[in-house]
Amino acid sequence: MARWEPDARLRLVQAAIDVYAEQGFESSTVAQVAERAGLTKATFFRHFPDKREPLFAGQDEHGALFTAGAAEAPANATPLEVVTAALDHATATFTAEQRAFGPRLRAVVAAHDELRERAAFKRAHLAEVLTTSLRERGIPDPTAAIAADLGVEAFHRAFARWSDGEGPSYGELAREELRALHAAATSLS
Amino acid sequence: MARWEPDARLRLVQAAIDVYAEQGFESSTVAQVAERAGLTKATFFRHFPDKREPLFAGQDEHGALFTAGAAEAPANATPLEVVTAALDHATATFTAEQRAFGPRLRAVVAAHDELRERAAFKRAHLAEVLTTSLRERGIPDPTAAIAADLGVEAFHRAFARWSDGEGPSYGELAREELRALHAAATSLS
DNA sequence: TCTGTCGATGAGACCGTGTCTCATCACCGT
DNA sequence: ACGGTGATGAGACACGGTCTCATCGACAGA
Repeated sequence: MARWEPDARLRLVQAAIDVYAEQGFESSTVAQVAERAGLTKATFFRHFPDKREPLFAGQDEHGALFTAGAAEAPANATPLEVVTAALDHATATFTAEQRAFGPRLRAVVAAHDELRERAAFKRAHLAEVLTTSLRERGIPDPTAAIAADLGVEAFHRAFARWSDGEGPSYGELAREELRALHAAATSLS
Repeated sequence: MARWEPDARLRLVQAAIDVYAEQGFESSTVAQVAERAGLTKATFFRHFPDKREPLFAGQDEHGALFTAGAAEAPANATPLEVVTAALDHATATFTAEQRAFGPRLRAVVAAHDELRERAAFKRAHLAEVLTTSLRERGIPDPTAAIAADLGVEAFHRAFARWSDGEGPSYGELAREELRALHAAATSLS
Protein backbone atom coordinates (compact mmCIF):
# COMPACT_ATOMS: atom_id res chain seq x y z
CA MET A 1 0.00 0.00 0.00
CA ALA A 2 1.27 3.38 -0.89
CA ARG A 3 0.97 6.40 1.31
CA TRP A 4 0.37 8.68 -1.65
CA GLU A 5 -0.92 8.05 -5.15
CA PRO A 6 1.37 5.34 -6.47
CA ASP A 7 3.65 5.35 -9.50
CA ALA A 8 4.64 8.99 -9.28
CA ARG A 9 7.52 8.34 -11.65
CA LEU A 10 5.34 6.76 -14.31
CA ARG A 11 2.80 9.54 -14.03
CA LEU A 12 5.57 12.06 -14.57
CA VAL A 13 6.72 10.23 -17.70
CA GLN A 14 3.25 10.20 -19.19
CA ALA A 15 2.65 13.82 -18.22
CA ALA A 16 5.93 14.84 -19.83
CA ILE A 17 5.10 13.11 -23.11
CA ASP A 18 1.64 14.66 -23.16
CA VAL A 19 2.69 18.19 -22.28
CA TYR A 20 5.73 18.25 -24.57
CA ALA A 21 3.64 16.87 -27.43
CA GLU A 22 0.85 19.39 -26.92
CA GLN A 23 2.82 22.59 -26.35
CA GLY A 24 6.26 21.78 -27.65
CA PHE A 25 9.21 21.03 -25.41
CA GLU A 26 10.58 24.55 -25.09
CA SER A 27 7.21 26.15 -24.43
CA SER A 28 6.53 23.73 -21.60
CA THR A 29 7.70 24.20 -18.04
CA VAL A 30 8.64 21.56 -15.54
CA ALA A 31 6.01 22.98 -13.22
CA GLN A 32 3.34 22.23 -15.83
CA VAL A 33 4.49 18.64 -16.21
CA ALA A 34 4.55 18.16 -12.47
CA GLU A 35 1.11 19.69 -12.06
CA ARG A 36 -0.37 17.38 -14.70
CA ALA A 37 1.03 14.47 -12.70
CA GLY A 38 -0.47 15.89 -9.51
CA LEU A 39 2.95 16.77 -8.11
CA THR A 40 5.25 19.75 -7.76
CA LYS A 41 8.45 20.90 -9.43
CA ALA A 42 10.57 19.76 -6.51
CA THR A 43 9.24 16.22 -6.76
CA PHE A 44 9.88 16.16 -10.50
CA PHE A 45 13.55 16.77 -9.85
CA ARG A 46 13.63 14.06 -7.21
CA HIS A 47 12.71 11.54 -9.90
CA PHE A 48 14.62 12.96 -12.87
CA PRO A 49 17.85 14.94 -13.09
CA ASP A 50 16.53 17.35 -15.71
CA LYS A 51 13.62 18.38 -17.89
CA ARG A 52 14.49 15.99 -20.74
CA GLU A 53 15.16 12.78 -18.88
CA PRO A 54 11.59 11.49 -18.39
CA LEU A 55 11.43 10.93 -22.15
CA PHE A 56 14.42 8.61 -21.91
CA ALA A 57 13.46 6.77 -18.74
CA GLY A 58 14.43 3.14 -18.78
CA GLN A 59 16.87 3.61 -21.61
CA ASP A 60 19.75 3.35 -19.15
CA GLU A 61 18.95 -0.30 -18.54
CA HIS A 62 19.63 -1.18 -22.15
CA GLY A 63 23.36 -0.99 -21.57
CA ALA A 64 23.20 -3.55 -18.79
CA LEU A 65 21.00 -5.78 -20.95
CA PHE A 66 23.49 -5.61 -23.80
CA THR A 67 26.31 -6.53 -21.45
CA ALA A 68 24.39 -9.45 -19.98
CA GLY A 69 23.39 -10.71 -23.40
CA ALA A 70 26.93 -10.49 -24.76
CA ALA A 71 28.17 -12.48 -21.79
CA GLU A 72 25.88 -15.34 -22.74
CA ALA A 73 27.49 -15.84 -26.14
CA PRO A 74 29.88 -18.81 -26.40
CA ALA A 75 33.58 -18.07 -25.98
CA ASN A 76 34.44 -18.72 -29.61
CA ALA A 77 31.62 -16.57 -31.00
CA THR A 78 32.39 -14.12 -33.79
CA PRO A 79 31.86 -10.38 -33.12
CA LEU A 80 28.60 -10.50 -35.05
CA GLU A 81 27.38 -13.45 -33.02
CA VAL A 82 28.13 -11.62 -29.78
CA VAL A 83 26.22 -8.58 -30.98
CA THR A 84 23.32 -10.81 -31.98
CA ALA A 85 23.26 -12.32 -28.50
CA ALA A 86 23.25 -8.84 -26.97
CA LEU A 87 20.35 -7.77 -29.19
CA ASP A 88 18.39 -10.91 -28.43
CA HIS A 89 18.73 -10.37 -24.71
CA ALA A 90 17.84 -6.67 -24.80
CA THR A 91 14.93 -6.85 -27.21
CA ALA A 92 13.32 -9.66 -25.21
CA THR A 93 12.57 -7.28 -22.34
CA PHE A 94 10.45 -4.84 -24.33
CA THR A 95 6.77 -4.69 -23.49
CA ALA A 96 3.66 -3.88 -25.48
CA GLU A 97 3.42 -0.67 -23.49
CA GLN A 98 6.81 0.46 -24.72
CA ARG A 99 5.79 -0.45 -28.24
CA ALA A 100 2.69 1.71 -27.92
CA PHE A 101 4.58 4.71 -26.58
CA GLY A 102 7.25 4.43 -29.28
CA PRO A 103 5.83 6.52 -32.11
CA ARG A 104 4.67 9.43 -29.95
CA LEU A 105 7.97 9.46 -28.14
CA ARG A 106 10.00 9.45 -31.33
CA ALA A 107 7.86 12.22 -32.78
CA VAL A 108 8.38 14.49 -29.78
CA VAL A 109 12.12 13.84 -29.66
CA ALA A 110 12.56 14.36 -33.40
CA ALA A 111 10.87 17.75 -33.20
CA HIS A 112 13.32 19.37 -30.78
CA ASP A 113 17.10 19.63 -31.04
CA GLU A 114 17.56 19.59 -27.29
CA LEU A 115 15.89 16.20 -27.17
CA ARG A 116 17.70 14.86 -30.21
CA GLU A 117 20.91 15.81 -28.48
CA ARG A 118 20.02 13.72 -25.46
CA ALA A 119 19.03 10.84 -27.76
CA ALA A 120 22.39 11.01 -29.51
CA PHE A 121 24.14 10.87 -26.15
CA LYS A 122 22.18 7.85 -24.99
CA ARG A 123 22.97 6.13 -28.23
CA ALA A 124 26.68 6.91 -27.96
CA HIS A 125 26.67 5.56 -24.42
CA LEU A 126 25.06 2.34 -25.58
CA ALA A 127 27.67 1.93 -28.30
CA GLU A 128 30.43 2.52 -25.75
CA VAL A 129 29.08 -0.10 -23.40
CA LEU A 130 28.75 -2.67 -26.17
CA THR A 131 32.24 -1.86 -27.43
CA THR A 132 33.61 -2.53 -23.96
CA SER A 133 31.84 -5.88 -23.80
CA LEU A 134 33.37 -6.87 -27.11
CA ARG A 135 36.85 -5.70 -26.13
CA GLU A 136 36.75 -7.69 -22.92
CA ARG A 137 36.19 -10.78 -25.03
CA GLY A 138 39.47 -10.10 -26.78
CA ILE A 139 38.05 -8.52 -29.91
CA PRO A 140 40.59 -5.91 -31.03
CA ASP A 141 39.90 -2.20 -31.07
CA PRO A 142 38.55 -1.06 -34.41
CA THR A 143 36.60 -4.27 -34.89
CA ALA A 144 34.87 -3.99 -31.53
CA ALA A 145 33.83 -0.40 -32.21
CA ILE A 146 32.42 -1.18 -35.65
CA ALA A 147 30.55 -4.25 -34.48
CA ALA A 148 29.02 -2.25 -31.63
CA ASP A 149 28.00 0.55 -33.99
CA LEU A 150 26.24 -1.91 -36.25
CA GLY A 151 24.49 -3.44 -33.26
CA VAL A 152 23.21 -0.12 -31.93
CA GLU A 153 22.13 0.98 -35.38
CA ALA A 154 20.20 -2.26 -35.82
CA PHE A 155 18.68 -1.83 -32.36
CA HIS A 156 17.27 1.58 -33.24
CA ARG A 157 16.13 0.74 -36.75
CA ALA A 158 14.36 -2.33 -35.48
CA PHE A 159 12.66 -0.37 -32.71
CA ALA A 160 11.36 2.16 -35.21
CA ARG A 161 9.88 -0.59 -37.40
CA TRP A 162 8.54 -2.59 -34.46
CA SER A 163 6.83 0.33 -32.76
CA ASP A 164 5.40 1.40 -36.10
CA GLY A 165 3.51 -1.85 -36.09
CA GLU A 166 5.47 -4.22 -38.28
CA GLY A 167 4.61 -7.81 -37.65
CA PRO A 168 7.66 -9.73 -36.53
CA SER A 169 8.89 -9.63 -32.97
CA TYR A 170 11.37 -6.94 -31.98
CA GLY A 171 14.09 -9.58 -31.69
CA GLU A 172 13.45 -10.88 -35.18
CA LEU A 173 13.51 -7.38 -36.62
CA ALA A 174 16.78 -6.59 -34.87
CA ARG A 175 18.45 -9.73 -36.22
CA GLU A 176 17.16 -8.88 -39.67
CA GLU A 177 18.45 -5.32 -39.49
CA LEU A 178 21.82 -6.49 -38.24
CA ARG A 179 22.14 -8.91 -41.14
CA ALA A 180 21.24 -6.16 -43.59
CA LEU A 181 23.71 -3.74 -42.06
CA HIS A 182 26.48 -6.30 -42.11
CA ALA A 183 25.76 -7.11 -45.72
CA ALA A 184 25.89 -3.41 -46.57
CA ALA A 185 29.18 -3.01 -44.72
CA THR A 186 30.83 -5.73 -46.78
CA SER A 187 29.90 -4.10 -50.07
CA LEU A 188 31.28 -0.61 -49.69
CA SER A 189 34.17 -0.76 -52.12
CA MET B 1 40.58 49.43 -37.63
CA ALA B 2 38.20 48.06 -35.09
CA ARG B 3 36.20 50.21 -32.76
CA TRP B 4 36.71 47.77 -29.92
CA GLU B 5 39.29 45.10 -29.29
CA PRO B 6 39.06 42.83 -32.33
CA ASP B 7 38.26 39.12 -32.49
CA ALA B 8 35.76 39.09 -29.66
CA ARG B 9 34.57 35.67 -30.77
CA LEU B 10 38.03 34.12 -30.75
CA ARG B 11 38.77 35.64 -27.35
CA LEU B 12 35.59 34.08 -26.01
CA VAL B 13 36.61 30.68 -27.34
CA GLN B 14 40.01 30.84 -25.72
CA ALA B 15 38.57 32.18 -22.49
CA ALA B 16 36.02 29.36 -22.40
CA ILE B 17 38.66 26.68 -22.87
CA ASP B 18 40.84 28.23 -20.18
CA VAL B 19 38.12 28.78 -17.60
CA TYR B 20 36.44 25.40 -18.14
CA ALA B 21 39.81 23.65 -17.92
CA GLU B 22 40.80 25.48 -14.74
CA GLN B 23 37.58 25.32 -12.74
CA GLY B 24 35.60 22.62 -14.44
CA PHE B 25 32.68 23.30 -16.74
CA GLU B 26 29.91 23.19 -14.16
CA SER B 27 31.72 25.34 -11.65
CA SER B 28 32.29 28.04 -14.23
CA THR B 29 29.79 30.76 -15.07
CA VAL B 30 29.27 32.41 -18.40
CA ALA B 31 29.95 35.74 -16.70
CA GLN B 32 33.44 34.50 -15.76
CA VAL B 33 34.21 33.45 -19.31
CA ALA B 34 32.98 36.77 -20.65
CA GLU B 35 34.98 38.71 -18.08
CA ARG B 36 38.18 36.85 -18.97
CA ALA B 37 37.57 37.87 -22.58
CA GLY B 38 37.02 41.46 -21.49
CA LEU B 39 33.31 41.31 -22.32
CA THR B 40 29.98 40.78 -20.60
CA LYS B 41 27.47 37.96 -20.37
CA ALA B 42 25.15 39.60 -22.89
CA THR B 43 27.89 39.76 -25.49
CA PHE B 44 28.77 36.12 -24.91
CA PHE B 45 25.24 35.15 -25.89
CA ARG B 46 25.43 37.36 -28.98
CA HIS B 47 28.25 35.17 -30.25
CA PHE B 48 27.16 31.75 -28.98
CA PRO B 49 23.73 30.26 -28.36
CA ASP B 50 24.72 28.62 -25.09
CA LYS B 51 27.46 27.97 -22.57
CA ARG B 52 28.84 24.91 -24.36
CA GLU B 53 29.01 26.08 -27.90
CA PRO B 54 32.32 28.00 -27.87
CA LEU B 55 34.10 24.67 -27.43
CA PHE B 56 32.57 23.43 -30.67
CA ALA B 57 32.99 26.58 -32.73
CA GLY B 58 33.82 25.88 -36.35
CA GLN B 59 32.62 22.31 -36.12
CA ASP B 60 29.48 23.22 -38.02
CA GLU B 61 31.52 23.87 -41.16
CA HIS B 62 32.66 20.27 -41.32
CA GLY B 63 29.30 19.18 -42.65
CA ALA B 64 29.54 21.55 -45.58
CA LEU B 65 33.11 20.41 -46.25
CA PHE B 66 32.02 16.79 -46.29
CA THR B 67 29.26 17.61 -48.74
CA ALA B 68 31.56 19.56 -51.03
CA GLY B 69 34.20 16.84 -50.95
CA ALA B 70 31.69 14.10 -51.69
CA ALA B 71 30.45 16.08 -54.69
CA GLU B 72 33.94 16.02 -56.17
CA ALA B 73 34.07 12.24 -56.38
CA PRO B 74 33.48 10.77 -59.86
CA ALA B 75 29.96 9.59 -60.67
CA ASN B 76 30.88 5.91 -60.66
CA ALA B 77 32.76 6.04 -57.35
CA THR B 78 32.08 3.37 -54.74
CA PRO B 79 30.64 4.45 -51.36
CA LEU B 80 34.08 4.13 -49.80
CA GLU B 81 35.63 6.30 -52.50
CA VAL B 82 33.02 9.00 -51.93
CA VAL B 83 33.72 8.96 -48.21
CA THR B 84 37.44 9.16 -48.90
CA ALA B 85 36.87 12.21 -51.09
CA ALA B 86 34.81 13.83 -48.34
CA LEU B 87 37.53 13.17 -45.77
CA ASP B 88 40.23 14.49 -48.07
CA HIS B 89 38.34 17.72 -48.61
CA ALA B 90 37.50 18.28 -44.95
CA THR B 91 40.86 17.38 -43.45
CA ALA B 92 42.67 19.68 -45.86
CA THR B 93 41.20 22.74 -44.16
CA PHE B 94 42.60 22.04 -40.70
CA THR B 95 45.25 24.40 -39.41
CA ALA B 96 48.19 24.03 -37.06
CA GLU B 97 46.25 26.14 -34.58
CA GLN B 98 43.41 23.63 -34.51
CA ARG B 99 45.94 20.87 -34.09
CA ALA B 100 47.42 22.65 -31.08
CA PHE B 101 44.07 23.23 -29.41
CA GLY B 102 42.99 19.65 -30.00
CA PRO B 103 44.27 17.84 -26.91
CA ARG B 104 43.18 20.50 -24.40
CA LEU B 105 39.78 20.68 -26.02
CA ARG B 106 39.29 16.93 -26.01
CA ALA B 107 40.37 16.74 -22.37
CA VAL B 108 37.84 19.35 -21.26
CA VAL B 109 35.03 17.80 -23.24
CA ALA B 110 35.80 14.28 -22.06
CA ALA B 111 35.63 15.40 -18.43
CA HIS B 112 32.03 16.59 -18.46
CA ASP B 113 28.91 14.73 -19.55
CA GLU B 114 27.17 17.90 -20.66
CA LEU B 115 29.97 18.53 -23.12
CA ARG B 116 30.19 14.92 -24.26
CA GLU B 117 26.50 15.15 -24.99
CA ARG B 118 27.03 18.12 -27.28
CA ALA B 119 29.95 16.31 -28.95
CA ALA B 120 27.77 13.28 -29.61
CA PHE B 121 25.15 15.52 -31.18
CA LYS B 122 27.65 17.23 -33.46
CA ARG B 123 28.94 13.86 -34.49
CA ALA B 124 25.47 12.54 -35.23
CA HIS B 125 24.76 15.61 -37.30
CA LEU B 126 27.92 15.06 -39.31
CA ALA B 127 26.94 11.46 -39.97
CA GLU B 128 23.49 12.58 -41.07
CA VAL B 129 24.88 15.09 -43.53
CA LEU B 130 27.28 12.59 -45.02
CA THR B 131 24.53 9.99 -45.26
CA THR B 132 22.43 12.45 -47.21
CA SER B 133 25.28 13.14 -49.61
CA LEU B 134 25.66 9.43 -50.26
CA ARG B 135 21.94 8.88 -50.73
CA GLU B 136 21.71 11.66 -53.26
CA ARG B 137 24.29 9.81 -55.32
CA GLY B 138 21.93 6.85 -55.48
CA ILE B 139 23.55 4.77 -52.77
CA PRO B 140 20.75 2.85 -51.05
CA ASP B 141 19.71 3.37 -47.48
CA PRO B 142 21.54 1.03 -45.13
CA THR B 143 24.72 1.22 -47.19
CA ALA B 144 24.80 5.01 -47.12
CA ALA B 145 24.33 5.10 -43.36
CA ILE B 146 27.08 2.57 -42.70
CA ALA B 147 29.54 4.23 -45.05
CA ALA B 148 28.86 7.58 -43.40
CA ASP B 149 29.36 6.11 -39.94
CA LEU B 150 32.72 4.67 -40.94
CA GLY B 151 33.74 8.01 -42.40
CA VAL B 152 32.83 9.99 -39.29
CA GLU B 153 34.50 7.43 -37.05
CA ALA B 154 37.67 7.66 -39.15
CA PHE B 155 37.46 11.46 -39.05
CA HIS B 156 37.45 11.51 -35.26
CA ARG B 157 40.04 8.80 -34.74
CA ALA B 158 42.38 10.50 -37.15
CA PHE B 159 41.90 13.87 -35.45
CA ALA B 160 42.78 12.35 -32.09
CA ARG B 161 46.00 10.85 -33.46
CA TRP B 162 46.89 13.94 -35.48
CA SER B 163 46.40 16.41 -32.65
CA ASP B 164 48.34 14.10 -30.35
CA GLY B 165 51.32 14.72 -32.59
CA GLU B 166 51.52 11.74 -34.89
CA GLY B 167 53.58 12.46 -37.94
CA PRO B 168 51.48 11.98 -41.07
CA SER B 169 49.12 14.63 -42.32
CA TYR B 170 45.55 14.63 -41.05
CA GLY B 171 44.40 13.53 -44.48
CA GLU B 172 46.74 10.57 -44.55
CA LEU B 173 45.70 9.49 -41.07
CA ALA B 174 42.03 9.70 -42.01
CA ARG B 175 42.52 7.56 -45.09
CA GLU B 176 44.46 5.07 -43.01
CA GLU B 177 41.77 4.91 -40.34
CA LEU B 178 39.06 4.49 -42.93
CA ARG B 179 40.92 1.57 -44.52
CA ALA B 180 41.36 -0.05 -41.11
CA LEU B 181 37.70 0.42 -40.22
CA HIS B 182 36.56 -1.01 -43.53
CA ALA B 183 38.83 -3.99 -43.10
CA ALA B 184 37.42 -4.54 -39.63
CA ALA B 185 33.86 -4.29 -40.92
CA THR B 186 34.44 -7.05 -43.46
CA SER B 187 35.71 -9.50 -40.86
CA LEU B 188 32.92 -9.53 -38.32
CA SER B 189 31.48 -12.97 -38.91
C1' DT C 1 34.08 70.45 -37.54
C1' DC C 2 29.56 69.14 -36.83
C1' DT C 3 26.05 65.77 -37.29
C1' DG C 4 23.60 61.57 -38.10
C1' DT C 5 23.86 56.67 -38.97
C1' DC C 6 25.16 52.07 -37.82
C1' DG C 7 26.86 48.11 -35.52
C1' DA C 8 28.91 46.17 -31.40
C1' DT C 9 28.68 46.41 -26.67
C1' DG C 10 26.94 47.27 -21.66
C1' DA C 11 23.26 47.39 -18.17
C1' DG C 12 19.74 45.35 -16.13
C1' DA C 13 15.10 43.25 -15.80
C1' DC C 14 13.01 38.96 -16.37
C1' DC C 15 11.53 33.82 -16.53
C1' DG C 16 12.73 29.06 -16.17
C1' DT C 17 16.00 25.35 -14.75
C1' DG C 18 18.02 22.96 -11.24
C1' DT C 19 19.64 22.79 -6.14
C1' DC C 20 18.98 23.13 -1.50
C1' DT C 21 16.85 23.33 3.21
C1' DC C 22 13.13 22.85 6.14
C1' DA C 23 8.45 21.58 7.26
C1' DT C 24 4.66 18.35 6.64
C1' DC C 25 2.26 14.21 6.17
C1' DA C 26 1.06 9.33 6.04
C1' DC C 27 2.17 4.81 7.19
C1' DC C 28 4.60 1.37 10.05
C1' DG C 29 6.53 -1.10 13.98
C1' DT C 30 6.66 -1.12 18.83
C1' DA D 1 -0.12 6.19 21.55
C1' DC D 2 4.49 7.03 20.00
C1' DG D 3 8.54 7.88 17.41
C1' DG D 4 10.78 6.56 13.02
C1' DT D 5 10.90 6.77 8.09
C1' DG D 6 10.42 8.19 3.51
C1' DA D 7 7.99 10.79 -0.01
C1' DT D 8 6.25 15.16 -0.75
C1' DG D 9 5.39 20.48 -0.50
C1' DA D 10 7.11 25.20 0.10
C1' DG D 11 10.12 28.49 -0.87
C1' DA D 12 14.75 30.68 -1.30
C1' DC D 13 18.59 30.73 -4.25
C1' DA D 14 22.30 30.91 -8.19
C1' DC D 15 22.78 30.53 -12.83
C1' DG D 16 21.40 30.05 -17.86
C1' DG D 17 19.41 32.34 -21.45
C1' DT D 18 16.30 36.18 -23.53
C1' DC D 19 14.96 40.66 -24.10
C1' DT D 20 14.92 45.83 -24.21
C1' DC D 21 17.06 50.06 -23.93
C1' DA D 22 21.07 53.02 -23.55
C1' DT D 23 25.82 53.93 -24.86
C1' DC D 24 29.88 54.28 -27.50
C1' DG D 25 33.01 54.60 -31.25
C1' DA D 26 33.96 54.75 -36.10
C1' DC D 27 32.53 56.45 -40.47
C1' DA D 28 30.01 59.41 -44.21
C1' DG D 29 28.48 63.57 -45.66
C1' DA D 30 27.71 68.56 -45.27
